[in-house]
Amino acid sequence: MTVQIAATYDPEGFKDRGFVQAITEDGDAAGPARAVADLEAEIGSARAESPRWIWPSTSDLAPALLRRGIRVDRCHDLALTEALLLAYEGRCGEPRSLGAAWARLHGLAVPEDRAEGALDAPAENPTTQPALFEPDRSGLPPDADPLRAVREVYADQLRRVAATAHPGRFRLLVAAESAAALAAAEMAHHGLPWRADVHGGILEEVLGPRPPDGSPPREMAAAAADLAAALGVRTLNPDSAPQVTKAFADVGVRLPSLRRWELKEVDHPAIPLLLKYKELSRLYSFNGWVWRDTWVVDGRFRPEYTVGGVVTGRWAARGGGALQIARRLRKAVIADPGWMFVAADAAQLEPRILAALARDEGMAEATQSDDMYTALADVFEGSRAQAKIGLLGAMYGQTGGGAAAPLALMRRRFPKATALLDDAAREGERGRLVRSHLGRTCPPPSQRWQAAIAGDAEADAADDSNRRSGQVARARGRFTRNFVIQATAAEWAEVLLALLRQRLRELDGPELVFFQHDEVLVHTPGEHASAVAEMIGECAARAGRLMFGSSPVRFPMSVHSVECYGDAK
DNA sequence: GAGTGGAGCGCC
DNA sequence: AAAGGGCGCTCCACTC
Repeated sequence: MTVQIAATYDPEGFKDRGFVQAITEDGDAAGPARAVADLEAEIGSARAESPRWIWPSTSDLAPALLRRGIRVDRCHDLALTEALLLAYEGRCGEPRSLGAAWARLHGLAVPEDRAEGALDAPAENPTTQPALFEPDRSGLPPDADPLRAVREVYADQLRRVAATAHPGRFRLLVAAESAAALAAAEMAHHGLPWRADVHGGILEEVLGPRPPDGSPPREMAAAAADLAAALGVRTLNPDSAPQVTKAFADVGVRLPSLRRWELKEVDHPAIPLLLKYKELSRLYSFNGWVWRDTWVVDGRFRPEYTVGGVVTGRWAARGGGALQIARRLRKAVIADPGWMFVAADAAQLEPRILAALARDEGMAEATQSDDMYTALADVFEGSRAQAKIGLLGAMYGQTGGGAAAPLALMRRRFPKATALLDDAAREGERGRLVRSHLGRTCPPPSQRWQAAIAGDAEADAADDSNRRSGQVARARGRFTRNFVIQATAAEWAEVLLALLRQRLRELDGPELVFFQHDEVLVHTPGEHASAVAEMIGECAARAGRLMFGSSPVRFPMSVHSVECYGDAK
């Protein structure tokens, strides 16, 4: 049986001091409570028995452990679990810290969660010394018995998990989320290999040389000047929507908006120049030299990931826009000498998730193919593109225009899948909560929704009010419709990540360095690349079985072993 | 001048 | 082909 150990820093805040205690699988004390002078060392020394650590928050503990070379196998993250349970219970957004959970349990005043600060530069510079004294983050009052709080909250969480509709599934969710938190800390610790010189080369090629004074680079300035000339104005700030709109109006062109897809519809010689400027300006401001110098340190890009940071269970990332790395910059992601990347992404994850959730036989059949859309082209009048529109449109709640025909086909040919989505949308429109397969639960409707549904509480004309409340309700429906798919896809990916993280320990060297919703990047000594690739495929299949049992739905991974991430797709 | 909200983009 | 889900980030415009 797995040994379980409760562990927590000293809430009085003396760095490194802490408490540990063996606990039973029900959360009862199974050994003496011990105060330890160096909690991190204590955790490191227990490595051999591979315990499950029951602790307040992985994101508070794991970075410090990793800096000292300590990796743990598994944990139960009380804060992440509390957040999952609160959402399940319809109390999304209430404070989730150990202290908050403990206060709720005892009917005491619940402390707010400590706010996450903004991130302006890499947070974990390995060379900086940790502070000697850090404010406690558990939210426990100083006079509380921290181990007792851990035990009580853990036991309470086990009871609440058991009370869910599908306790086995929820346990898998808790395990995956906790493991994901460990993986996230490891990725932040390793960093994504990033060649600043290659990045600089891309910038120079596209933007021109870096101006010494931080002024706009040559190509960007030229695009702005060309645009102004084409519109017959002396100066123009292309970043100013009012200025651009007015300049076009003055030459007789009314722009519906400045969105790219709408601009592309407009026939005027200045439009391509504006689009060119927008493209260059995006690269410059988002991933330009300033970004590189801020975020790439010692050949690594180190963002900070927030597990469960998105309501659907996707990860969020703070700092550097880690989950929006422009494709063109992936050329700068180059493995260390002798190392490789194994890049794997789940092919068409969301429609496969839909097929499994809805137990739709027709769609399940199509998942046997590595390219579902091609497999379904026959259904959609021979068009792969139409198949994609039909499936994505159904999952996103698209209604109008060219999606109508493929959506109608979708409805006729895959009634079970369509019904599942329509049910989720209807629940949302009525203000009810929907859940993922494992039990992650969407937030309740916004105040705005409540107000809109209340309707005549507003002073507006009745017609206007009804129309608006209809819009708000449908928006909520689109959200819940998509939630069941996106949230289930996200948990499938977390299960995969948890499994892969464990499997990788069989090898010496491979490290998880990036994870983006349905895609994972392993940095590995070259000789292990093929073994890693094989593991990923096995873990994907096992993730499907853990989530959906004997479902026939396949979850193939597209796996590439490359030296440069830019070559992966 | 600091903070906020919207527009827009790019990632999934 | 039209414009539908989730984010983070940057810019501008606006407010105080």
